[in-house]
Amino acid sequence: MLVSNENVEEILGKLRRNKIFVVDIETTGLHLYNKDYVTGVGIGTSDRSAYYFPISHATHWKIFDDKDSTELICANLCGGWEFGKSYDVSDVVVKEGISYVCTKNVINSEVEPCKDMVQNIDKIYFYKLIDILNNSNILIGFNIKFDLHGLIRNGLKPDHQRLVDCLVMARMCTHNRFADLDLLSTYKNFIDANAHDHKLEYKVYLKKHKIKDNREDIDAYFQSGYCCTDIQYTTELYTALTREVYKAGMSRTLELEVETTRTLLFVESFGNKIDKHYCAKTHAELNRKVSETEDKIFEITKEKDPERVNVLSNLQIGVIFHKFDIHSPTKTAAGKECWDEKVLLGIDHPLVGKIKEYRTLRKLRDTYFTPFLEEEYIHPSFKNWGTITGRLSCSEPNLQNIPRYLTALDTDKKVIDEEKQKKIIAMASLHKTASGNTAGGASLASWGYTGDEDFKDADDMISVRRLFISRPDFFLYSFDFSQMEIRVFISYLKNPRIFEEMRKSDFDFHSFVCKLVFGYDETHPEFKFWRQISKAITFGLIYGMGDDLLAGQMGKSIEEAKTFRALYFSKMEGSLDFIESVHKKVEDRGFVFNKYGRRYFLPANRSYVGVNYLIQGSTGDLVKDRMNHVYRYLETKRSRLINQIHDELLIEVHKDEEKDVPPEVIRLLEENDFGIPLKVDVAKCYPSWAHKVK
DNA sequence: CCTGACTCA
DNA sequence: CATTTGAGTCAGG
Repeated sequence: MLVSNENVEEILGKLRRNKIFVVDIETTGLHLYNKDYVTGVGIGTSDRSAYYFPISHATHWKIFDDKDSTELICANLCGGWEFGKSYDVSDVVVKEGISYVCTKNVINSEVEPCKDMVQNIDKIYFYKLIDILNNSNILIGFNIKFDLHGLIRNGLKPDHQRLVDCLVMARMCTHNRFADLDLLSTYKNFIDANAHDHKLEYKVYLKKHKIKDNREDIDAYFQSGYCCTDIQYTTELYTALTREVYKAGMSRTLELEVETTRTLLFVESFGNKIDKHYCAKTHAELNRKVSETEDKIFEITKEKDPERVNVLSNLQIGVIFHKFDIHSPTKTAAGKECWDEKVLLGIDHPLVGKIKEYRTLRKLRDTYFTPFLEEEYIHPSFKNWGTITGRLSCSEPNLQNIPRYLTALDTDKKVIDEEKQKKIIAMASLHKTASGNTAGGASLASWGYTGDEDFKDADDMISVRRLFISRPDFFLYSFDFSQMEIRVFISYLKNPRIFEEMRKSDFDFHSFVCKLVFGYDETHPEFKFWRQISKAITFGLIYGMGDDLLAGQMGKSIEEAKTFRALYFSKMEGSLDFIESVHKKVEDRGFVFNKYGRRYFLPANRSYVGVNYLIQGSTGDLVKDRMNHVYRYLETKRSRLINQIHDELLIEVHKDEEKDVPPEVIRLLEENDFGIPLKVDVAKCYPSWAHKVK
């Protein structure tokens, strides 16, 4: 029901007798740390009541002379308002002895006065509500971090409550990777397949009232109905999904996620500081280079086509290459000609270098610089419901795929020697099957691969990680789990010898494999490169790759790949047993549990995926577990967790805590319930994430 | 194997 | 005509 100044005290009194609440906020949009704000708050209680507190709905409406808008004609007729004028929601017009209240809610020609005033509650009641939530024991929501962010912006301090996200539980109980997990779909899946589609109703309302970015104009009555339906659905889902989670034996996973939700909530709200100066400067340089490259592309293509070619269009690339009598050797999944990096490397034509260069520049500019131009701090969204394995995913922006390597700005001047050429081709071929062609030498300069991660503020190099800096008085520290997935993989093997080996502080698994397979040790000049190849192959095995793909990655024949796999299995005692036992479980009963009790369902013909799910998922859950411990430790400190990239944590360490915090964080990260010998490397990143100070 | 962002069609 | 959807490419683990 809709709360007003008249009944708010009574309702707050009722709420004070509760300790468990379902929360759902309504806002003007999704950017709560930027332009958007809370328009209303919905609160549900265990007796299934739902209350909507309107906070900042628009209270001024202009009456337009619009034939399509029946409500306004009606308002005009029944209330005596004038077209073109602005009215407050609390305005009352008396006509023939009847009071009419200005409301947007009068939809059809029912000429009746509106008795309830559609008005926001006074701010003081909102803060009283926040106070009640601060003293609660459990807060329940659907995608609850979003709602909590909106409330945190208004004084909520959820420091002790259980924060239960029904979306997280829905993910845990949904076996289909592509399933729609929005509230309505989830409700239909778990509660009632024929549930009323309030979302559609909402959409129709928005369209009818021409509401797009002006969500504050939504009528509070209407919003209340929508919000209370959300609350009702969420409440029912909470009961059903909790039961489902326990029935499936995933209570431990749930406890982990409840903690993780709080950790992530604060990671997101701290945000990451952006170097505005570097952003603006680099953005300008990129703009200049983008048009330069566009011109150069035109120089090449104009002999065949007077129009400029957009090389971001797969279609147009094909058309122009055909005019040069060049055809792609490979097709995409949908049967179109493929013009990806691997294909381009096999073509000897001046265009390919420019295409690669243009793609790189546009991606950098449009993904990592343009969106941050106006931002001082960015608040990403980490999702503990984003993956089927249990890893986090991250969006707006995705901080988990910020490029590691530097990009050369002036590729024309760059000299690429033969050694580097080989590396570029090999690096590229790691990601796709080999084409067999040789690359055109000159165009390789555009590949911009440097192998360097360290940024030295050189004018001709661009680093995206250079954008990320710390607040004044804080320093960025990076904590990196060394070869974590491998260590988790090994923990599944009955192999005490390698386990002991891993406890040695200088143990490096990829070097170990490199020596084993290629016979190259640290003294070999190309050791670093071949270690990189070994790394890719190990991951391939963990991913459950077949012999054909493995051969492609190794650049060897399928026969040799088989030999390599056999050698790997024989040297890695217990590895074959583990993989076969996973296959057997999936084939026998259809699911496996990871180390935190997360359950993975798989069809028998995809049993090989189970190996990856267990390793990736146990690793993901283990990192979240350790993150939660670090978060708890930092609660009493000034330093704070600001980012997670699967096996790396970024912490802003306060200048007065540099002595104590890093060693304790390492200790907390390496500790675990499974006796896995984890190893964490730490680096101070100053002045930015791109700079690693040893 | 697990992701997300941007662009084009 | 605006909005949604799938594909392609490429960044990370």
